[in-house]
Amino acid sequence: MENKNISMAVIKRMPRYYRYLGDLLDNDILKISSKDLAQKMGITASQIRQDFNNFGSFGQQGYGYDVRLLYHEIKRIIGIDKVYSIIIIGAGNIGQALANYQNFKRRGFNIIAMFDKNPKLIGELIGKLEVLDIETLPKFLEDNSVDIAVLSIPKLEAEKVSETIISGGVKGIWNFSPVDIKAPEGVIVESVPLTDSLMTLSYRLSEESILERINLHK
Amino acid sequence: MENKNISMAVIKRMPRYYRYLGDLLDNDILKISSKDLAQKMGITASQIRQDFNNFGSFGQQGYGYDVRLLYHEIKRIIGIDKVYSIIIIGAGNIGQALANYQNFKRRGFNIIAMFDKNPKLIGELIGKLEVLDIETLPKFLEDNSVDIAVLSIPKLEAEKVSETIISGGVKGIWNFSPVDIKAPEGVIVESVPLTDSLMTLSYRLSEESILERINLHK
DNA sequence: TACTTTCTGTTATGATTATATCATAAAGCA
DNA sequence: TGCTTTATGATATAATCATAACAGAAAGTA
Repeated sequence: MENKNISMAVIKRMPRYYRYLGDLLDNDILKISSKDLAQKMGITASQIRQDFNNFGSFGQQGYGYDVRLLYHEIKRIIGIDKVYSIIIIGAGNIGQALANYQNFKRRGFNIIAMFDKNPKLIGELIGKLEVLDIETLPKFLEDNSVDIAVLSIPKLEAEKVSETIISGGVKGIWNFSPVDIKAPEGVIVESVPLTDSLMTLSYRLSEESILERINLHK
Repeated sequence: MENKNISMAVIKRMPRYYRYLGDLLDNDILKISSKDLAQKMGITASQIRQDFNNFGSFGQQGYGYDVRLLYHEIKRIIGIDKVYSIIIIGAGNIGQALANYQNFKRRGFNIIAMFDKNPKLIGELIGKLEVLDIETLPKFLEDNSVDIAVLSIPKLEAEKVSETIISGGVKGIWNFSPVDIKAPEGVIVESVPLTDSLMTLSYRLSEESILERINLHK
């Protein structure tokens, strides 16, 4: 009942709120005003209040927000009060890194299997997970409920594998390949454009050095 | 002289254009209209023309864009026609994955050193790089020119290390830690919020399943 | 060469997103 | 208890961003 088309801009900010509220709790701070939180986060208080009010009224006039309450509300809103089952496709560098990353498990993201097509990797243990043959993926998807598939495979294979995943009924794809995954309605693709991000950094560095040169001329 | 405050929205789209133009070249397509490119990318032709025109006039009426020319212009705009020297701080999972990722080197991002504080890792070889003691980082920064530092260390250490980096004169930080790095003017921080991204996926999956339930009721 | 089509760069409009304002409710305090 | 302060949620305004419209230049064609 809290669903009146929330904009992506708002959604993308929620995890950051969640992180800051977690930090407040770690420091035993149990109330906070939008003004104070805004200052901490470097944004406007107005934006914070607007963002929260997309989902309900969690604060109280003259008091502010109960941090513990707000933290749990946001947790519920983001949907991380549930447990998700995840498979990792591609046991290369990034796949292995994600498999070993403990934070995900702590937050209810359970990696239940890993796949690769490389015979040298199949059968190997990454953390506590054995790498399975990607040929067995369709069967695996029939037998197991998978919420999210991580795509950490090269560009050229990503498109084909994504079709397998989608026809296997997986609704969420966390994509690390530098391609745009085509997915039907109902399937969510969230991409982590590593290369793009590095290029953005490159752009901003170049821009900065241009500005610097201009300043030197003055 | 192409610097009239380009919006971040535009900047973030440039690497994607670059990728698509590269694909066109790979397929020997040497001219393209904004209309055709728009269709390929799933955006409007208007946006494409506006985006490019922030940086100059690269097309020709009645013809379209010369792919090769545009590709190189965008390369120059993004700033990846240069070579960058990079150090990786934190030789854990993500740090190792990035060190082994060949694509970066190909694009002119040269990883020249890796640091960690873990005695078990110091001295180890990751790819062709020896992991150096993070205690030696300040000295290293004195002796070497470093354009970009990758921060792939735990949250709690990220803030302290970022100070070391900044006072060592590094102008670009590619941050993989789930903290907001405070940096003075002139230092660019580009973050890859992995956890946030996964949470966004979680939100969108939950939202989707709510919509599904509503549809079933009809 | 004349005419039509294509397609850019630019300007105008529309939509979305962020910020400021304000009425009002609770809290703090004398 | 009455008055002041704080701070929300809602509404109004401003800024940003995306799309549409259009004039005109080059390309294609008869």
